[in-house]
Amino acid sequence: MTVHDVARLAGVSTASVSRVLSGRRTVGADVDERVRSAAAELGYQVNAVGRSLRRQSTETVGLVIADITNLFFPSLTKALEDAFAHQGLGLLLADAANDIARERDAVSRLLARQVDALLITPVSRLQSRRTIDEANQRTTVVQLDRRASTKAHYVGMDNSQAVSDVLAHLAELGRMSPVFIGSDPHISTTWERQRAFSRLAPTGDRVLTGDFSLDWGRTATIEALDRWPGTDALFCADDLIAVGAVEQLRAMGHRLPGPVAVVGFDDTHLVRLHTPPVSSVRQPLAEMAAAAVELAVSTANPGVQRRLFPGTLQARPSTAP
Amino acid sequence: MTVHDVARLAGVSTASVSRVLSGRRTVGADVDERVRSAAAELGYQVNAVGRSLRRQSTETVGLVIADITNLFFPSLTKALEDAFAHQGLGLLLADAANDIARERDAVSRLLARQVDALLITPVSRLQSRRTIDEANQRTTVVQLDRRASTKAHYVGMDNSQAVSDVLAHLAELGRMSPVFIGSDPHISTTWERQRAFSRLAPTGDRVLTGDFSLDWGRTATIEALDRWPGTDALFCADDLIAVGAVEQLRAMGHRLPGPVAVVGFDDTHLVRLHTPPVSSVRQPLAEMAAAAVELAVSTANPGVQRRLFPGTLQARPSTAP
DNA sequence: CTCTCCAGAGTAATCGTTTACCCAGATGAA
DNA sequence: TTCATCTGGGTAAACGATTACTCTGGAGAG
Repeated sequence: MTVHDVARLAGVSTASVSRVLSGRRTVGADVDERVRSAAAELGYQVNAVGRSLRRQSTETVGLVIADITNLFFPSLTKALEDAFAHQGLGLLLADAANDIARERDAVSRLLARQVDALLITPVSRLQSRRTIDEANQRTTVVQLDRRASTKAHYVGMDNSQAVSDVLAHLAELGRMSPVFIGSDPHISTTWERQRAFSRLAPTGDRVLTGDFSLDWGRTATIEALDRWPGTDALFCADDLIAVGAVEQLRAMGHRLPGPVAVVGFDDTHLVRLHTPPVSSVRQPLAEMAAAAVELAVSTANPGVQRRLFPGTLQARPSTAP
Repeated sequence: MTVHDVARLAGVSTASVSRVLSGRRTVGADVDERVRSAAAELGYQVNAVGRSLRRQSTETVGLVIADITNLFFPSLTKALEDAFAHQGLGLLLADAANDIARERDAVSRLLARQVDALLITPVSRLQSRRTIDEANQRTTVVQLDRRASTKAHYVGMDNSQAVSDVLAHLAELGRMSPVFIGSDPHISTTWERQRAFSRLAPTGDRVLTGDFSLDWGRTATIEALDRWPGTDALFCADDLIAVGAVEQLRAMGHRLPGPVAVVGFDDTHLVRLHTPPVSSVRQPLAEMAAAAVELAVSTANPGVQRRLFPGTLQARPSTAP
């Protein structure tokens, strides 16, 4: 079932069929009509592979997710799928499973498939750079949420502003001695949040870093309260850690809301549905996805773009007075 | 950068280049060596679009997810991505957003892209059938988790067995008066679980159906306890409802573990990390994904396959004595 | 009336790869 | 020695769509 079949049935040339069906050039009314009814009769649907080869464009973007089990990324993926499907662009998904080598591999496979753009949430702030820069020479690369290279576009949240907002919120409630519980500092978001905390918080030097898990949230909470007895807030680099912190506080007999507040990042289901609900900073995913689309499809080259969106603190009982 | 460039540099024909790089026919040792070093020198990577057109195979499968915001599906997606990437197959993702029309649209777009197989979690047990049957005439279709057509492959969990196991577990704890809180019966999994409950439970007629949300879990809990005072277990069609039920029970002053047990389905983060942790039936995602791969790539046609895997109850405090 | 221009349609080249087909030379059997 | 067979390699024809180029006939200007 090809353009030739349609052309034969309609009694026109394949060029006319292509013109009608792609709408890229006007044709006479009768030819238009004949082609359309022939295509409908045969149930013809254009073959995207043939089209891609000729047009040198696949209308597909690749998406490399650092770790799809991280609850935040499915939300991001959904926002992206939405935005790109809206433009008729397909999303080719790959998971790096937090591994530099798998990330490089995924990028390479997506490039071989001639994706029109590559979206990536880099695994490592430092070690993903080469992969990104190399890919960026072959196609448009947009870094999302996390960043590793200054040579490729970036769309993300203004972590500095978000941290500042959270600290202001805590200060308003009289909480002046927060501790930052970070996770892997190889991840750019965590790192940025931590740096902003160190710069802006009254107790900027009170920082613990570990890995990215519920258990670390628990362990770090014990350590924080032990090391800094006056602690009145646990500022967590993401929601999983925040939930771990809340669990640990409860296990230690604290009430929430109570003397020690907890706040997380990403506003995943985890904290919204937790008991008690946990405060968290929400990223404006839809806007970020829209920006990603814009950068991905832009043919003009106005240099490397860096688009930062404001995060908004969703205040919940875990930080109430 | 094409086979021609490599061929020129290596001083051989494009046929030889293709033979070496695709490994589909043996060539002499010297030619092999010359082609490989030329390809390496140029950094040549095969163009998948050209290859797909000629080979009539894209090495890509389409995945249509009923609703990617449903916490269960990202886990399934991850398992699939893993399994397919392992075979060198790409995953083209589409979200149906719980909408029949968008589902049809997504399927059509994926078929146009010549996916080698189509994986789908049908939105509706009844209304997705036509879409699936039509797609099944053009490529291999594998229904996952949910099913809508008997004419296409299906990979899922044995809901009947799972329900039976859960009821046995409850009975062991002396809980003989469960109520089933279902969600949308258009969803095949919910419907199967509900039917199995009706058939197997001592109180098989105690069934409530609503929509698929935390709030429905709350509302249904109130209704269940009101209508059937002796209720000692709430058997929920999925985790979100189960969490709603637990929340409502706590709000009504019940303790957990306590007189009324709660159990859900899918074993998402939601129930694992909840306080108290909620019992749930886990689907063997990795095995299901492996089966999906097998069906998707099988060229032999041994008729429509139906692969059911056992679910395993993860017993947690919400069903403890 | 002649010339220019334009719209509409067809012909065939093209995108990058694979592979059917062909040919030369070598090998082995009879 | 002769003929089938096999191996290694090249040539060119696909795959399906798009589009540069060409051609034709008619409209409008002078």
